[in-house]
Amino acid sequence: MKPVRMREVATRAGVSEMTVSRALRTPDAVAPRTLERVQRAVEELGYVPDLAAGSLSSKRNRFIVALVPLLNSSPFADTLQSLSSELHQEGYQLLMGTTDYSLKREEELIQALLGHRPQAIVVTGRHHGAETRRRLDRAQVPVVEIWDLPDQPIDSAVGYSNFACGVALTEYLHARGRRRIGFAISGMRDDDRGEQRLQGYRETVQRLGLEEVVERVGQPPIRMEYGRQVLRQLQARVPDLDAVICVSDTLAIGVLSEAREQGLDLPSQLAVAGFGDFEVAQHTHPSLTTIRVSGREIGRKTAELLLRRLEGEDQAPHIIDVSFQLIERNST
Amino acid sequence: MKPVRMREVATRAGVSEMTVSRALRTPDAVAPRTLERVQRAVEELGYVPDLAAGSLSSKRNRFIVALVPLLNSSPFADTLQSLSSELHQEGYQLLMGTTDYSLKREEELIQALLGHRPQAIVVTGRHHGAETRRRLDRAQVPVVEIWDLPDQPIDSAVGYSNFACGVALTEYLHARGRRRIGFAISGMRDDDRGEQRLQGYRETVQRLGLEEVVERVGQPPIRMEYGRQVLRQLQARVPDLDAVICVSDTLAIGVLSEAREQGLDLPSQLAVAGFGDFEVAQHTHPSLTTIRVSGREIGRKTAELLLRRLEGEDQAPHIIDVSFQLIERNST
DNA sequence: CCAGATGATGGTATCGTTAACTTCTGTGAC
DNA sequence: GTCACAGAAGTTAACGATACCATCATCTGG
Repeated sequence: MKPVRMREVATRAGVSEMTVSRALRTPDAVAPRTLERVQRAVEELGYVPDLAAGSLSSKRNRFIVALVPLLNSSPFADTLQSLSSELHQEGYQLLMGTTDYSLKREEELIQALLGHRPQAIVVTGRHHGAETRRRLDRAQVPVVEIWDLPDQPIDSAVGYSNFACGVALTEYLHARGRRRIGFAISGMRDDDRGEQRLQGYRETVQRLGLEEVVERVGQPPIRMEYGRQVLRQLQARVPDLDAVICVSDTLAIGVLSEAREQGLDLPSQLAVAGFGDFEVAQHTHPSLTTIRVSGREIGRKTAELLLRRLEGEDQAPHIIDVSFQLIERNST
Repeated sequence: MKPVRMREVATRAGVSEMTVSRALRTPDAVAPRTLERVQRAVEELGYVPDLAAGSLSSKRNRFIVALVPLLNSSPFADTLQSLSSELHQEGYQLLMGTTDYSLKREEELIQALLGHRPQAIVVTGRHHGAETRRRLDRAQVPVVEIWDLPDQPIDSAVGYSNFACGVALTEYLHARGRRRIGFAISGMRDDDRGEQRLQGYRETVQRLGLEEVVERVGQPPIRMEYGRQVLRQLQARVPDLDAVICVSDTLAIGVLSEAREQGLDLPSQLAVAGFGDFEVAQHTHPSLTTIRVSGREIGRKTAELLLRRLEGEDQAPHIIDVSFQLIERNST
């Protein structure tokens, strides 16, 4: 069976290709009787227009590139899910890529994906290689940086301050009387958002006159497993540790496991805080104090921003702070 | 700044467009000196070939469609992550879509995505609408059904038997002396894989002469929250319930929460089993007995199968059983 | 009843690349 | 010295759609 092209539809409907094209894209511009004939032909032949050909001709496609560190990490997956479904509604297709927290890989991906001539590019984070920036500039396409708020955004951004999160948790624990607060984070420094939270913690303990205790473990993606080890590391350095801030809920869950195994009473002997408010955070034992950020919201706002931009209504760059929320539970 | 086309590169390198094309795709076919000139021109102009134009001309693109119920659910995200990265290595780009467990939505997505003329289509599950099957047939493209093993596969499949999982958990609990085993599952029947597990449970309790106790709650996507309610429902029906099989670890975590709150001693008073072996399953309290299936493995095998198929080495359909594993932990 | 406006349809060029063929160049064998 | 031939580069025509402009029929109003 031969592939069905517009020509076949046109022949069967007894009209020109141009009329078929119009019937499909601007049905109001063709006479009702003709429209019906075309639609029947399309139906009978099971014709699906070739989008590549269409966009080559119209110089406009409906691709949007989105790069995240990982797909299988709930916050980013939430973002992609909502971004993707919002954009789908307007006929856009997301081209996703995962960078594994590597700037080099991000650069390669952008290079490769530019071949599809996307109408917009969404990247995660505020740091990008020099070459990446050059390519993004040259692409002449809207760029949105998500999950953080860059000091010098390339264009638009949708995120929140990870630094402020670190400050908030540290101040909160201090206000609750904790004085020996440790920070647990991944061994590699590739996750800039995590490093920002750490930075917030650092400046705050300094300001409050507390000791800075940072322990690193494993490498991204972080596994719950690591939490067990990192708690022991922290305890080795500060025996009377009374609080741990974890760079993510994932790590915090491991810390809770270890603390339970050690027979520690939480939160009296040790307070634990995480980051992300993963679904499981309210079902741990004790339930986990954490910072809530809505990945879905980031995706939604990004989609909204892009659609406004691409439909030509609002060309200006925007910086959108989706903010965050400290969720107090029983672990602190 | 004008967009850079192959023409510009050709002019700058002092060669024809055809030579540029060759230099980029079959460098061995051009003289070393020429090759170098072209490469320099490409570099200086920052040229990136337009893939849409290329594939229109060559009648071959590198798109592969993949549909899953949800992106932000770890098993599927794992599959997509590995599928995507394996395929990327060979230059393929995944076009992802999420069906929300709706066959109607699956049909719409396939219709829309066929416009990109994908080289292969990956769908989740064994059930598809009649129209969907017709379209897939007509598309004349390899199809892989994943996360289950259809009785009548459209083409290839990579999965395991959800029915067998249900049987395995039920038999296991029975062997451990449990006699009043309940099953907790989502209220909507859209998740066919969950329904299959239930079916496995049903036939097994019948065979063993046990009472069948099924309670439904909420609708997909399942939230941990639901677990609390569903345990109460089960207890209302069978006061001396001694085991619960949950359709997913997500639900099981909620059940564990509720059980703990009721002061039940696990597993002596109640055994709980889940499905999926999510990372958190070994960090719950007590740790969760569950069925492990590797989403990553499904993605990997699917990629492997597709690449063999698309590179023309092996045209035959394959049914690959990635199997599953019962992970015994402290909750049973 | 006809000029001009309006609406519906068709013809042709084009989008940026590659396939298939043609042409050109230089080399080596006889 | 010539001829055959391989390797390198160029020419032309698609690929499947849309943009743009031309054409033709129909309608409207004076």
